[in-house]
Amino acid sequence: IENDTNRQVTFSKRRNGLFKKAQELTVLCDAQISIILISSTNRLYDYCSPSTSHKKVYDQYQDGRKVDLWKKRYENMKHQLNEQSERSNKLKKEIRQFMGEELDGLSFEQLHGLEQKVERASNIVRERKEKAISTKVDTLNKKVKGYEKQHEGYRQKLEMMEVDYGGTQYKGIPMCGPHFLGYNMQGNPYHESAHSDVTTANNISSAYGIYDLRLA
Amino acid sequence: IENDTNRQVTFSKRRNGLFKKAQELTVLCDAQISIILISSTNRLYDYCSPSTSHKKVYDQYQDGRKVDLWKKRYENMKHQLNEQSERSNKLKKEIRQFMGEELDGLSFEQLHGLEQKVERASNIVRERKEKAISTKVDTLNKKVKGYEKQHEGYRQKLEMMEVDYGGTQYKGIPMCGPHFLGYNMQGNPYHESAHSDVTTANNISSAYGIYDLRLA
DNA sequence: AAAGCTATTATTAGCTT
DNA sequence: TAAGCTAATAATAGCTT
Repeated sequence: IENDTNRQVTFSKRRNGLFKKAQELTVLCDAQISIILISSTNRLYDYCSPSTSHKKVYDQYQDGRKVDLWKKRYENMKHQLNEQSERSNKLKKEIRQFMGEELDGLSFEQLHGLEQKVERASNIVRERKEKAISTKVDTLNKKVKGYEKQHEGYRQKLEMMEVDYGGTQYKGIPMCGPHFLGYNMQGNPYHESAHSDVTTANNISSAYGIYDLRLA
Repeated sequence: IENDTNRQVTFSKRRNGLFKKAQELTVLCDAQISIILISSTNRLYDYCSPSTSHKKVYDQYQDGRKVDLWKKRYENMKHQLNEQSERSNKLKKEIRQFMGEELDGLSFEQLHGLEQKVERASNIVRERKEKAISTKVDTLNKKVKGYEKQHEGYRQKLEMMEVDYGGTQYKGIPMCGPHFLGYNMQGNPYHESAHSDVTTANNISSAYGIYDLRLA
């Protein structure tokens, strides 16, 4: 409550006095003391009995008073972390089982259920893939046809120019033949092979492979 | 360092003195003080400046001194928890994609890879299930044959008794006919249907269904 | 046990260096 | 800014109630 610098001096002196008193209390009465002091200029000072630490004192205080500074929250979070970890492991196991690993513990019913689930998933994914490639090929088809039309236009123009001016070297641009890549990809393009055996997947993939389409 | 009860009195007096000094310091110099005091008999006492709280003071102390009482560990754990949570979500998404959901963001290559993975898993699980049922049926077969043999033995004995003593009412026990359930289940029992279309799974399940085997 | 008293000692605000 | 000094004040150990 005094002015300017005097307060700082008083603070210093009284702080030392406080710490001295604390030390006396520690020695005389075998007490544990933790003092933390923040000045008006936000400087930090602290005293702690030599036999202990701030943390120990605070932990004991938290335990004794049932108040929560950090400890409870910390332990609660630790608990949550363990739970999360367990859930994660369960998910991982589920994935591994889905991929055909760790099937030893499963009952027949469980195996059967898993089989149906995987089979269903397999169908969905295959359909999706086929739809994707069908769309892609269709788009490419349209593009190619567009170019062919354009090229045909150019060729006709050039022919006309040949007629008009006679004797140029132009013999037409290279063509891939009409309707290259032109067979119908609408709908399921593997309609016939879809009724083959379980190696269908590999057959499809190699069938796609020869086109080397680099889609997506 | 004094004897018995006097120490307790001194402790009380000095404790009050300390808290008084702390309060004076708080008022005179606008400081924030947190004092925690543990007596030799483990009793707890504390003083805290009215404008603040133990927790606030300790947090500021932890920030300022870069020491860790609880805060750092707490925040570290929070970070870990978030990471775990993210990982969990990724796993969940992976599972959903495996089951044919949320496929919209996938490129063609990703779709293709997923398809092969699911297909592979499907094969593994199916094989596993078929092996399981094959083994089970085999075991049942042997049991049934064993019972048949036993029954045959009983029948013969009874016939002999009929011959020995003549005219009893016994006409033989009910039989299911020889080799009931006796067709060969060794190896893949679905060898023929395995080359059918994608509805194979349902066919298998209904094929099993009529036996209502209640395995596992 | 707890509160009051007092002689003794310690603390400290303001001043000086 | 920091240390030393001192008069004035506060704290307190031991005692009494």
